[in-house]
Amino acid sequence: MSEVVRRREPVSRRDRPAKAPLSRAAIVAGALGLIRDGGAERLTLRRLASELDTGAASLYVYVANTEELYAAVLDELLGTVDVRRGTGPWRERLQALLTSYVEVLYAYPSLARTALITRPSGVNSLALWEAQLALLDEGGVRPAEAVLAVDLLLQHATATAAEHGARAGRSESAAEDVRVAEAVEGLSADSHPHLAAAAEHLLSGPPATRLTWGLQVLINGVLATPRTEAR
Amino acid sequence: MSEVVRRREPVSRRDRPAKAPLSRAAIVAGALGLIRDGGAERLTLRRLASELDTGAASLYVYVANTEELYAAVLDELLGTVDVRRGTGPWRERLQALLTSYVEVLYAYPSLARTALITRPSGVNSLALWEAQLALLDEGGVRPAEAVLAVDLLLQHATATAAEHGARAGRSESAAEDVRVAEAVEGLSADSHPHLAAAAEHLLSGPPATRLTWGLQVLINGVLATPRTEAR
DNA sequence: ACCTGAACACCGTTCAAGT
DNA sequence: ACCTGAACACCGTTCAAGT
Repeated sequence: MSEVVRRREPVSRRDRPAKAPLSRAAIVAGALGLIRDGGAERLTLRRLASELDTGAASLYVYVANTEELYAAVLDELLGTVDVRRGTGPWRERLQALLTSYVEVLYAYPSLARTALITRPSGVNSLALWEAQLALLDEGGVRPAEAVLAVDLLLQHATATAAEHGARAGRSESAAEDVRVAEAVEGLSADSHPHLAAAAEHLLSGPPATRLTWGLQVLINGVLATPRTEAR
Repeated sequence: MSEVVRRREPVSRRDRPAKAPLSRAAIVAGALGLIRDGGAERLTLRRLASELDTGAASLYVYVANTEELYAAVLDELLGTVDVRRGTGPWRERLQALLTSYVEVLYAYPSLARTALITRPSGVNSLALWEAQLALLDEGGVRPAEAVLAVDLLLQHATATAAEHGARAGRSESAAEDVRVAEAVEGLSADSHPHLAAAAEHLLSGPPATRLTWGLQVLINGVLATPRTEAR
């Protein structure tokens, strides 16, 4: 507005302290900053590049493609999961670990979807596996079952986070709930007797109930189910 | 190649019989055709429009946005799930139903991801819920638990299909498996003893084992776990 | 009411050219 | 070796204009 002394370099966004040199670490850190707390902003190579004061093409020196970037960002994030949280018996510590995992993903909703689809091989992801296998071993679950169990536990936790993240990201979700409620109410008890009878339970209870109950179900189920190869 | 009699209207793709009039049903049908068997083609408004011999803008008369299209296509697809498959006790019929569900999603890998995130309210989706609630009722599971159980069962089945679909869609997946195997092999047994010990079980067994064992775990767990609200 | 072309504001990825 | 601008081949969505 007013006439101010003009510096040589116009400050583009916030006041950025000397353009940092590009590096894989800087790129991953920038990406985490971009999507933290799931602001409406998607993680995009072009957006990330402009955040780092460069062009999209420059990122390809450090990252093969979008997918690899997502995987790197995800593994970095998994480093913040508290694998030693909780006290008491192994069951409670296992539940605490997975709750920490879900909380971490809640803060980065767009990554939860990535986690569902990538089979991650980063160091932090492996540490997560190791911690869970150790707890299951403590509980007497044999390796053949423990491996499948971790898969299942992570799948449940990740899917729960992804669903939450998707809902948080869309303005639609409230309207969607109403539509579901209406659809269920509109059903004749003739054609859908069980659904009508269960309607009151359908959208009830805090979201934490779903996660917690699900984890209990899985742990109880794992303790009761020996592995059998599918015919 | 050779000189053939030239018809008035050049046939654009396959020989299309007189351009069909647009309608919601025609759009959904066209979309299913486009993504059947998960050819590399993504479902895109522009692609779908060109398949229907029109412009993308025209689709907006029948469909509010991409998300709504995906939801409509998904519900249409769920109509082909065999909710009455299987014989014998309720457990086996429940497992047969969910196996049919997964098989259907396998044929349309890109939709499985949609299913993970949308809370569907279409008629076919509701029929799927009703059938599962009926089976759980038969097994003596009370409504409060049954609702959470269906949620969990569908989550597992859907996530399994989505993961499979994602892998089928990417050329990367084989290389990814190798990377995981290498990462696990490269671990010192000192730092990751349980992972090293379980390595042989890690990528073993047919994929069906994961689904089947998971469903057994869930059903056993549900029968053993009363609902308690999270504190 | 239905359909359209053109425009707008984006994407990921490649590549020749610069340093 | 690293970085860049420009180009290519796409997206979803809107809108004025046509029928």
